[in-house]
Amino acid sequence: MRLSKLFLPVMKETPADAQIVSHRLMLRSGMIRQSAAGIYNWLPLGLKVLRNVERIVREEQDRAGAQEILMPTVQQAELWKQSGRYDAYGPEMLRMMDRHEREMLFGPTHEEQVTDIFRNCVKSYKDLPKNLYQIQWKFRDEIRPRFGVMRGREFLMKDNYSFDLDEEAARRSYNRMFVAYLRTFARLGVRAIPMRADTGPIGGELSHEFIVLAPTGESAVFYDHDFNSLDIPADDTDYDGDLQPIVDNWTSRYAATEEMHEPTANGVPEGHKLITGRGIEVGHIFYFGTKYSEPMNAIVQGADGEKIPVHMGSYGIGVSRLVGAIIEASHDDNGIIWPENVAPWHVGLINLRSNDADCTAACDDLYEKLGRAGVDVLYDDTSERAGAKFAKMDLVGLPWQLMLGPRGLKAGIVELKNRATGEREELTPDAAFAKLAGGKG
RNA sequence: CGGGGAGUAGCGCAGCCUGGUAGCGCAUCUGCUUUGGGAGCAGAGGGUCGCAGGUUCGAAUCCUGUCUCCCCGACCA
Repeated sequence: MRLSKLFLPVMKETPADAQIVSHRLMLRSGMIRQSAAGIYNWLPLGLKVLRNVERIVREEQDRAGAQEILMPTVQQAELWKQSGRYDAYGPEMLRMMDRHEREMLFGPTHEEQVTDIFRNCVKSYKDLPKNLYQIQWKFRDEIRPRFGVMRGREFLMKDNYSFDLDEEAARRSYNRMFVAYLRTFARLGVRAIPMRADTGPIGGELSHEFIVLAPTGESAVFYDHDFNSLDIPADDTDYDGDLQPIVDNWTSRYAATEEMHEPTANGVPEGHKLITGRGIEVGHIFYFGTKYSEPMNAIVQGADGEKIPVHMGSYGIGVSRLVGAIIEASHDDNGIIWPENVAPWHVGLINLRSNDADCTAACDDLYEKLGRAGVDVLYDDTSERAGAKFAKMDLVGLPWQLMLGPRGLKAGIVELKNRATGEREELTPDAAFAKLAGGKG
């Protein structure tokens, strides 16, 4: 993509309304623009990152055996009355009437909707287990939205729902998602730690929050030093096999959010270090048994002909929130530092002197070659001064910056800068091409 | 929802107390000079001062109402 053609409204100054760093950087780098409190427009740069996050989440869901569906944003109140949540949910639910004065709502979550699908379509234990997911916009009318997309009212969420015959099978479904989440966050370039979550009135132990570690995170977290060295499950992990050892490995160590933290009896063994940090909740998995299947009559027939309400679990990942969380976890004073997998482009190519014919020819040449090799390049072909281009490229935060100027080209070299480390390397254009294209496999 | 704060040009702000018809920096446009870390000079464009009433000869400024946004708290992916 040529920068001269890209819709990228960057801001040199910091908008007064943005308090936290990810919000500031997302506004400044032209990723988003606010529309109303907690509601955002996603511009090309932001959308590209959002899609990358979405893609990785989707790939790991598919790998774990979940199947994608898409449920409506607007739901009828009737379903929520069946589950008893229409009254229970309160003002956080955005309610509306259609022209026939039927009560509708903008979905804050989709348990009722998915249970309705399930009960209409599945009647036999032979069809279990099933795990359905979607990536859909939701709306929760938060009392006070803040922190940009991290705490918006409208947000993109991956949510899925597992259906099993009994608790033991539901636990296996839970474990599959647990492992999928470990992989998902690792691929997104963030370190996420599963922490025991409050299960509320339902009780039980099968609920975990996944917390991304970021120094500017919203809440304090406490965790065993060992989490820094635990292995992420490999991409050939057998999701039909026994995942319990992996789950045990990740849940046997102490990790707690502020609310759940017990400073005295925290179970950190002698010799283990308890680390105090900050984090952002980006995922939540939950087993809730027959909470919805019973009132909503989601029943299958068992092998002996008996009627069995299905055991369900739900699993959420805040997709739009993750974009903010990744920035909180990865930035410096100059701007964003995108992890490779979610970066909107792999390389930023900077023409330091766009009015120099030779320099421009060399840039155009490299841009085309990299493009043909499948490298995603943002090419700053504008006539701005070098300093402005450096600043903008640092702000946008692409993993690599490739800089071509007449001075270097005369000596046969270009400069390659790693955004994360700041390391610079001078090499020939061919060597730079080989290095950047080589990583693409 | 309780407590605080703010709406004036795309962004950041001044002007308001003490009414007299709007200004600064950045950005934008034009020209010249510059050109490896957010350039310089000269010129130009852009605002019914959130909205609605009221007071007044006259309102960004005073009064009333209203909408929106932000911050702290309780709550949340």
